[in-house]
Amino acid sequence: MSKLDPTHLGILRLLQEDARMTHKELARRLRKSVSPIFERVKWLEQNGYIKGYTALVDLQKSSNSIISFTHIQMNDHSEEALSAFQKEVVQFDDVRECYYITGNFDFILKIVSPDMKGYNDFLRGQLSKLPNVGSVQSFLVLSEEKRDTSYKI
Amino acid sequence: MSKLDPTHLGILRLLQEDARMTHKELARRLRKSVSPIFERVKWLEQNGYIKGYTALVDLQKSSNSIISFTHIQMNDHSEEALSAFQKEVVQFDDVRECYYITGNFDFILKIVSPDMKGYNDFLRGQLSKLPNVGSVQSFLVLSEEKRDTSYKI
DNA sequence: TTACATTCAGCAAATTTTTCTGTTTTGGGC
DNA sequence: GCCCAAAACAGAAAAATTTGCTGAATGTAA
Repeated sequence: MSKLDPTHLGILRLLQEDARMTHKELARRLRKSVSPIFERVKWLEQNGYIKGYTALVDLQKSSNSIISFTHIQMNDHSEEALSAFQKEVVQFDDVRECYYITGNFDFILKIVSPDMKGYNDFLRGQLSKLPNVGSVQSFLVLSEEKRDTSYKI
Repeated sequence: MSKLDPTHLGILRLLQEDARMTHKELARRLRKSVSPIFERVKWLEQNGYIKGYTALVDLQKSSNSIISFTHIQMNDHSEEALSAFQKEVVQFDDVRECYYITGNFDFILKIVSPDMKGYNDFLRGQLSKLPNVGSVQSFLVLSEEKRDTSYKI
């Protein structure tokens, strides 16, 4: 697995904390010069360890969108049915995240819709149209208490 | 609400797509010169619209960590009990995200632990020690099918 | 030892960031 | 419609960073 040495891991950790940190600052903290840092960052990007960089926007301040964690139970658990569902559902714009999970449900979706009508349209116009969707349970987010997208690695 | 004009929104959209996009490129795409872009980005940061920048790391390639969506039902729904729980739970390192929600449960936590033992330790050593935690239901992530942290705004 | 590959530091050119200055635009009051 | 003040803007220039290159140091295999 790990072709990743401590410098690689350090870069990943630091760029998770602040994706706009300069190479010079990365170099200073990891006690290397700029060029190896530069090359390693490019390597991490090109080899898929870093999938992208994103700004974390305060959704509540910036829009009226609503968030729901929507849980799906399928009524057909064949590989074909699950794959077909995944393939379709991730293409919906309102679906920001999709996880296949253990337990009572099969999938957890994180849905962001412009408002309650938009969410309703998504549920009835898009989600429920997909084949083999059994029960759907919505947990609407009332407040986001913590959201740290970095991983400990 | 919205002190945000189309340029502000454009910046937020573009930086969500790529947090390392240069100010010059932002300016080109938004048909402005560099300086107003520069000032607006700083304004968005200082006024809390942008909460940070982060690199999206491929967790499966970079570590063996496991992810769980852990649902909490409290046995005391007083404001004091809920607030106390929130305040404590968000401080745990394994708790990456915490949402207060509608429905059968009160909170959804996104937990990232180094391995199953770490998750077990978290549940029994940390989470269950908090006051007024009623039932806990874990949904372990088997595969991440989509994860787009940007919001449509 | 020699040849080769890898990693790195240091340098320099190209590019970007950041500050500053002065102009243009916008909106409120008259 | 005109005027003024505040805000937003473009352009230029200095400071800082990015990016590519060169050669030294290190390790490895023959």
